[in-house]
Amino acid sequence: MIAQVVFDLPLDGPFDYLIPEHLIPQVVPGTCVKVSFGNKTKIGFVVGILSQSTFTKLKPVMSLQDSSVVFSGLDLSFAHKFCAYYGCSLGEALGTMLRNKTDHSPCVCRDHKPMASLYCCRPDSYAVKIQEIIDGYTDSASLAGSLSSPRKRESCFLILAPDIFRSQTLALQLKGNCIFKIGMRSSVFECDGRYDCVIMVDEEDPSYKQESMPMYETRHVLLMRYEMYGFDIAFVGVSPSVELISMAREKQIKTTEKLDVSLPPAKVVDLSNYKFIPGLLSPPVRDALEAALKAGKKSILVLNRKGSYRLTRCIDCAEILKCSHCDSPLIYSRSEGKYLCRHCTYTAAGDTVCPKCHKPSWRSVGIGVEQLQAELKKYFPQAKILAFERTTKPAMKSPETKQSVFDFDILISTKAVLRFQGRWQAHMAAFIDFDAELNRLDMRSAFNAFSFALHISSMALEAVYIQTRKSPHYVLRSLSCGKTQVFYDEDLKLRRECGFSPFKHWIKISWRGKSEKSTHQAAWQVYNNLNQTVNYTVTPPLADEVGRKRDQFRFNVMVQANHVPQAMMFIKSTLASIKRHSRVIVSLNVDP
DNA sequence: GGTTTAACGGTC
DNA sequence: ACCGTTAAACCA
Repeated sequence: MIAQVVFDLPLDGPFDYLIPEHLIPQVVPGTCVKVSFGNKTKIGFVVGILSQSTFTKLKPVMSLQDSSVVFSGLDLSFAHKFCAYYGCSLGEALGTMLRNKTDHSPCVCRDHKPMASLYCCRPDSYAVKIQEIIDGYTDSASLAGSLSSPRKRESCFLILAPDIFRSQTLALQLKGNCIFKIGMRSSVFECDGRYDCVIMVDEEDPSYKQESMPMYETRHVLLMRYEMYGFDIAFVGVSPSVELISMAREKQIKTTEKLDVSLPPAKVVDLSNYKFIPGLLSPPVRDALEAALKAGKKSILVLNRKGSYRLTRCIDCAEILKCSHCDSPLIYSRSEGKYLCRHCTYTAAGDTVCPKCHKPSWRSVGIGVEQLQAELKKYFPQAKILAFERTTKPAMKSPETKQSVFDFDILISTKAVLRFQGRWQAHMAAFIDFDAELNRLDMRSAFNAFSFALHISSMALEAVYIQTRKSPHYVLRSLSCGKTQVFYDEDLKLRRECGFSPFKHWIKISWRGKSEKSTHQAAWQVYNNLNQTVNYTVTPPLADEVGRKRDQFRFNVMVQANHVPQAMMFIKSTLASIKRHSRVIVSLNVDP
């Protein structure tokens, strides 16, 4: 008998191995085996059994790694579906699943059809909503138990949170009177029949996307597994992704209440009305700050420039201070007294001289935290102002300590303040430069800005102010009237026109390597081959937004796909048909 | 001529 | 991905 084995490597396989007589009953699909591969012994996954092989000179299976079957039939068919969609090997799919597998428990038979539902509420009431969902299960279980079987199994829940901070908040707020576990992105591979319901918090959060191969999207993986394994899903969030809203509108998932969350309309401040007023604070925001201060309340000012960073340029020769490993300007960190790179660990001393004219005559430009701080000091000399930076220790372990950390009247912060969602609230919040959020190139920037505003808005008891010069933009129109469907309608319309998900998909193929020439060449060669068929729309290789990152050059090609697995197969066969360039790494990203 | 360095191709 | 083979580049 022959075992078909795959490995957690970017190789498709499978590789055939001879099963020794005494192992034949134990080596079945779904087991892990120790085999010799090349000149190394590796753990492989058995994905099939054959009676014959086309290969001569087969190596034997050395031993069985685990006594039991590690992957069920469902697990194997999930792995097939997963690798076909995300363009990794079957072995990589199984490896990813195994890394996040906890104790194997038997699949529980369910007496109802699995159900996916969407709950929209404010982040400060997520814990309440989750508790409600959990209690709903325990009630129905105990009711069913009293009528039919006397010993009904206790219900199990998994809560998926986008980051460690949000998971800690929920862990503190949820009562432990039922079986639940809180996990992050990779816990999605634990979701199988053992859970009655998986509750995904803020599924739109970008940290749910894996940024290395396989680049999966947690929401999509969860939905794939839900269909296969048959557990329930509850999505809880304040700004559901456009994909999820579209599913809800198509009645593919159940919406338990109206999709519009009741947040007060945002106060959009059109800066073109205050052209001749210098500084970063518009009169309405200044007035609101003053009112909050008078009432002894706290305020948040959002300035999404990490810390006190700015672009720095030489006064004499206009040279921009850049990272020596990336195509990216260095930004000054006042707290660390030196220049830092956004993309790598490179730093330059605070007294670095200009490489062209050898003078330390740097001048920082652009809106910065220091400017804002100075302006606030001028208007409100008595106020306590705190700039929240990454280096500022959050120290939010217990709720009692928050008084000492939150000793301020006005907090200047980046997105990082969202960590405290559900734990802490301010009186008012204001976006100093909202247009910076809107000015990005990609399709998702409008949604991200919209979502950011809703999350910040939920942290402010009173109004949220948004300073902008783009008030006719649909994100601002939607926020100012407090109707989220205005945003979703327009964004869905644009996505339909541009062929973005959920209508069509784009697969990004990226090449990276230390040699610009060979990386560029590799991309062009594949592009030319892809472009020979008229069936697919393919964009020519383009240097990445940051052309060089950590000494590696990057080029991208985009392929439009009506059907992702089909397009992925086409891309993979094209890549395989071309002799690969050494020292160039290719990665595939579905709906980047 | 000997040694270092990068490209190539196979892994059952 | 990783490792052994092979071709090319380097140097005195």
